Amino acid sequence: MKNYRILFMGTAPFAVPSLKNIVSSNNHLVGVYTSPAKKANRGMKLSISPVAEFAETENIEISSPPSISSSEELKKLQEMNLDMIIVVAYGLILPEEVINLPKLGCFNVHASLLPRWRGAAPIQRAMIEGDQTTGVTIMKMDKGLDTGDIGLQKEIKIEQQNYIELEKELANEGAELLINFIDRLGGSIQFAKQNDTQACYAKKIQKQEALIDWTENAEKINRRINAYNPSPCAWFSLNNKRIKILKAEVIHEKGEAGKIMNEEFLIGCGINSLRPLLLRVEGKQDCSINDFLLGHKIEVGSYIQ
RNA sequence: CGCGGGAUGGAGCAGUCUGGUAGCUCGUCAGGCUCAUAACCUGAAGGUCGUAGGUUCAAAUCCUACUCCCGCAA
Repeated sequence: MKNYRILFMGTAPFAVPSLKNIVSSNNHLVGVYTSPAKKANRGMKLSISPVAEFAETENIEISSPPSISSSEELKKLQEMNLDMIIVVAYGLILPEEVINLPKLGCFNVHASLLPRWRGAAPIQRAMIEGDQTTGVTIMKMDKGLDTGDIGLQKEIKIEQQNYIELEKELANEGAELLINFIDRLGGSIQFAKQNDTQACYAKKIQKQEALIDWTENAEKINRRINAYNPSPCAWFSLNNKRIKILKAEVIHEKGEAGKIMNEEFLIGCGINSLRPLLLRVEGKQDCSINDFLLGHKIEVGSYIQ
């Protein structure tokens, strides 16, 4: 068993299992870096990152510099005498000085099978494009964006999961793989260069794209519904109300894009049709299609937008 | 103090502006019709109208405070 001096950098929920595993390993966790608390959400209350939340319960020291490229921050990092930095969904780009600072380097847990889906939203993009599988990758960071050499990789099947479920699965697998990686580093771990010709980029999810485009293939709309749940959630508007679709099913029936085909609320798409199963009307709680239809009159034959 | 919507039998909604018997579509239960049914007919049970105050002869409805949920925005 090795005993490395590790600094952890992470922010999103995806990072929490990895941190958890490091905490319960034999390694020495020097500290945790996470994005600063910011005013967010309804009421603009100050909220801290999921990583910070977990670190607090474990009484781990947290540092939240708005930037890590200042000479002050660099000095602090130097004084930590680090073997490695583990970066998981941190949100800040590490400058080259930091990447080269730890003795063994900086390692990143990324939620895709690199070189596919480099970048910000790898899980959602894999879901939306209909990939059969995705996975997690542990890589040695270099100055590029998710371009580092691959240490370990594990494949996960994409089936009917929504984003939260798939993220959780990937986060847990990633955390396990990370510990495995740290244990075997300097031994059986072989690094492999990424094949840049196979690379593609997962651009950040924009709120705008969550508005359903009914001219798309129903299959793809359904994948978007799963990928955008729980945030920002695929939606359309009806009677000036925003209605989010949390779950739906594809029905293999031809329909006109955006047309309400029957009283079961089957909606026509570019190819085939879609039937919402779980909805959330603006201002209301989630509600199943059956409950929704009891209280809402829908006009068969009318068009959504 | 970012802006806005909501809370009404088990479910989804209307009623609130303009105060005056608690309503609709379902569900549940009982009975009927039927070879039979998730269909149809008849009947019944089930609500302190989010909480706490206030105004009034009278409050789901008007006023005040609070709790929980949601949409936008960041």
